[in-house]
Amino acid sequence: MSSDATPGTRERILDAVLASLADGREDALNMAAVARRAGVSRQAVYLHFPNRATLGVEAARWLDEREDVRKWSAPVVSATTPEETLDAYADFLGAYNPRIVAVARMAYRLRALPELEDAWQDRLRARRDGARAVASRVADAGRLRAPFTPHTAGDLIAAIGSMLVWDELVQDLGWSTKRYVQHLKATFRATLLT
Amino acid sequence: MSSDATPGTRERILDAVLASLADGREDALNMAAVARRAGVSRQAVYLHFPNRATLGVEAARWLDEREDVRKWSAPVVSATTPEETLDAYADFLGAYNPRIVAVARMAYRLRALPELEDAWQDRLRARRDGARAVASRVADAGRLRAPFTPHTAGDLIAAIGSMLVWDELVQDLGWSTKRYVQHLKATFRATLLT
DNA sequence: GGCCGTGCTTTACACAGTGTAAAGTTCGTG
DNA sequence: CACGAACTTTACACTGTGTAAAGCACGGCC
Repeated sequence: MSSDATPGTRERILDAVLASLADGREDALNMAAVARRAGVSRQAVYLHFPNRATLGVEAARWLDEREDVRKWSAPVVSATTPEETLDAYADFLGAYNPRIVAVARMAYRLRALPELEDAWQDRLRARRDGARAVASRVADAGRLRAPFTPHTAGDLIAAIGSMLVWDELVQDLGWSTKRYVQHLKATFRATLLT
Repeated sequence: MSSDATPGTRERILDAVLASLADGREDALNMAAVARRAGVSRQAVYLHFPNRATLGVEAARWLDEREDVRKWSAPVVSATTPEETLDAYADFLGAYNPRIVAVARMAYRLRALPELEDAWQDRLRARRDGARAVASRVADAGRLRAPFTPHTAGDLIAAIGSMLVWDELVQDLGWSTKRYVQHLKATFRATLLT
């Protein structure tokens, strides 16, 4: 359907951006470097993306398609008890955050650009919706502690579980993924559950 | 001692950067714009700061001096019980984060530049030291819950209390400072205390 | 076979922003 | 008055973005 055998130029360019981001390269969004890495001319990049901001946005979308959140978040949906749900959500964050943190960092850096800001807000909104769904299931089981509502509890665990917190704990402070997930579970359970 | 009646050129430049950041201006670190706002020539800026990154770092330091963390964090130090200590820390975050978030955002955006990265790590380290001190006092009172150590608990509340989380909750989601502080208190108490 | 459009390349250019260089101005102080 | 420090003015090299236009290669279609 949507995938050809040989990737088109557009896909090659987006892959080049994501690969550079994954490598932590500073020139990940430098138009000339992207073109070089994708094996096309600099102008070819402009034929597909009118400017750098759009290229960044589309790269983020492309990553979403490639990574498929639903696959990773399936255990959260299929959990039954509030404890299981929160634990599964922490597991999800531990697995998914590393896969998208490079793009998140880029997005945060480019927030200046209005078009990118909108697109990035979309992705954060999707993330918060997931977190609020988690909180709602806790509330439905009658286990959500005061003073939280499903809404505020969702916002809070989305913020605590954000890529930027992950970045600080795992990247800057050297926490292992295991420790990150373990402490997140302890925090979620203690904070939200009666 | 350190303050003259009429601010020198250097101080005028740094104030111009901080004022622009506070206004949310995108050109807050544009050398020409800074010079214009400070009422000096562009070259005068280069006489005091060799490049943009250094200007950013020095602006962050200058803000620290102006804002005086110790003043704001005094109630944390003078608190007696673990509950009071954690509450005071949450109050501190609610009061202090808004004052420095613009600079924090800038720093995160400019992390690319190695010199700035080092300087920014210094500030984060200072912040974590404060958070670890808070956690140590809880531990000294024998109230720190498993699986936390003073070290990991400090890292965690520093990350949860970071400017970026504040940014997401208060700026993006419209939480009031009151709600932010209230939920932070609930989170800290529930998570860390036995 | 000739024609044409699509997608890409090549070359060139305008423009903004950073950082460097050097000569000129102003002013307080010995 | 002479000197030095701080700042201004002017000019320039360089990098990166985005625009423009001409040329090329190839596949489908009459």
